[in-house]
Amino acid sequence: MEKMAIDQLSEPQQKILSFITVYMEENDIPPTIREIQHGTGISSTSMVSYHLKALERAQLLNRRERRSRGLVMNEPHRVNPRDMVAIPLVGVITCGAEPVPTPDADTLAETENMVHLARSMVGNTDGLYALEAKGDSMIDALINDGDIVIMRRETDVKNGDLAAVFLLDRNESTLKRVYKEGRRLKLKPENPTLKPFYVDARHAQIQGRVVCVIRRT
Amino acid sequence: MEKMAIDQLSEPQQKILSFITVYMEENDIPPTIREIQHGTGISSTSMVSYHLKALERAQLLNRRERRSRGLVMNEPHRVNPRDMVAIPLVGVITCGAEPVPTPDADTLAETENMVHLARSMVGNTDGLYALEAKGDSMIDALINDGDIVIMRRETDVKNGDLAAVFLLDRNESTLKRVYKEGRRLKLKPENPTLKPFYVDARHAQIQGRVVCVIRRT
DNA sequence: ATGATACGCGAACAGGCGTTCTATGTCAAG
DNA sequence: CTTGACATAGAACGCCTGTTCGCGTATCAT
Repeated sequence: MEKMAIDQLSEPQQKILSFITVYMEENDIPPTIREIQHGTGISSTSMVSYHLKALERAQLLNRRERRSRGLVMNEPHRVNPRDMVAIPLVGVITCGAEPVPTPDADTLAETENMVHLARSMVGNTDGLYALEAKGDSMIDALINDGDIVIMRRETDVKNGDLAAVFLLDRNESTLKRVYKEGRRLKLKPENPTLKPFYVDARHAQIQGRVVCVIRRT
Repeated sequence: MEKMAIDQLSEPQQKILSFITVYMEENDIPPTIREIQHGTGISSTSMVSYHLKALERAQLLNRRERRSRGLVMNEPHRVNPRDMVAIPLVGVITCGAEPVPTPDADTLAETENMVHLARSMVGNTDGLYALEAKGDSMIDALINDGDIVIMRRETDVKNGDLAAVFLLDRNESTLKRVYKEGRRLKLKPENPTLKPFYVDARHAQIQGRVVCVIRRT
């Protein structure tokens, strides 16, 4: 016997399979044989064991011999949850108005809105936070109204990086392309209808750099 | 005793905690008390039990009484892996050259490169696949060279949707903004230097619609 | 000194748990 | 009808496993 489609499993085997699935969603750990027995109404542990062997032959699960709760469901594209990161969506950045706080560890923990991403998208998760972009001043940087911008908290940037900059004199944050020019920073809105402007580097504070942009359509 | 910072845990307690973490990464299920005992070099099960109680008081883990492998790590932002979807990255779409196959279920299963996303980003996962955009013909649609485009397999689109269109006469696929104009389709590259062109609707086949764009910077 | 508290060790208990063995029933192929 | 593959029950074996108990040791304020 090689492989077997799910729909040609016997009725108790299907019951076992779905019981295991439900059980693992509720408890995070696999059930014991006796829990399967009582959960499915099967009358003996030997029957459960018998059917489990069949399911194992059908490649639908693996077992670790003689280990309690040794069942392993065969879910091929199941992703390790550790590869997923939750990034707090801390606010809206209007690309040119209103302050957005640079979040610290405490506010991060309190944020309820989270953006979930694979770690592979963003690398190291330290200092990551998310903002929703408002306005179209960064349209040439391919950031549109409503886009989710993933930021990494950084205090310095390379020339030409997209960054959130806090302007001390205006008490507001803005998302711009940043160039260092001597003692001043050039902040360039990426929209042909808007002109770059310059601020004294001492009156501006780099809050974070754009590491990823996500747009739902 | 209320809550306790990790750094003021006793040394065996830290060892236990890290052992559990490593064990669960390797085995998916929590260890038994005796496995902790041997894995950490602690001399008795009662000591492990003792320290586990302390860790439980410190809110670092929960336990299900009298259940084998009843440990539950307290990981607040742990995401349910079912909320994560793996989308096959099936190829490159040059926004105007070379055919890209519309993937069927079989090829999806064989693809090795996956893009991982939260389900909340894309909704239903049916018919999703990912392409890497090449070229700058869609620059005004905020899709740049190297962006990851998440597509949903669809045979029809609304006017103005971004879609992958297969051109029968050229035997190639292209990513364009699509408008239906009677019997023909208007395919509009979103780049001011490129002009829209028209194809007979019978010679074009909608392959999928853009549902999400991801750009790493 | 003294008692309180935390920490440590080994052993034992009782039920949990996977496994296996025997007996029985079903049913289609030979 | 016989046979053999498959399915079902019940029970028992033996290790697994969480728990608890008795007995130590060290530290420290009283």
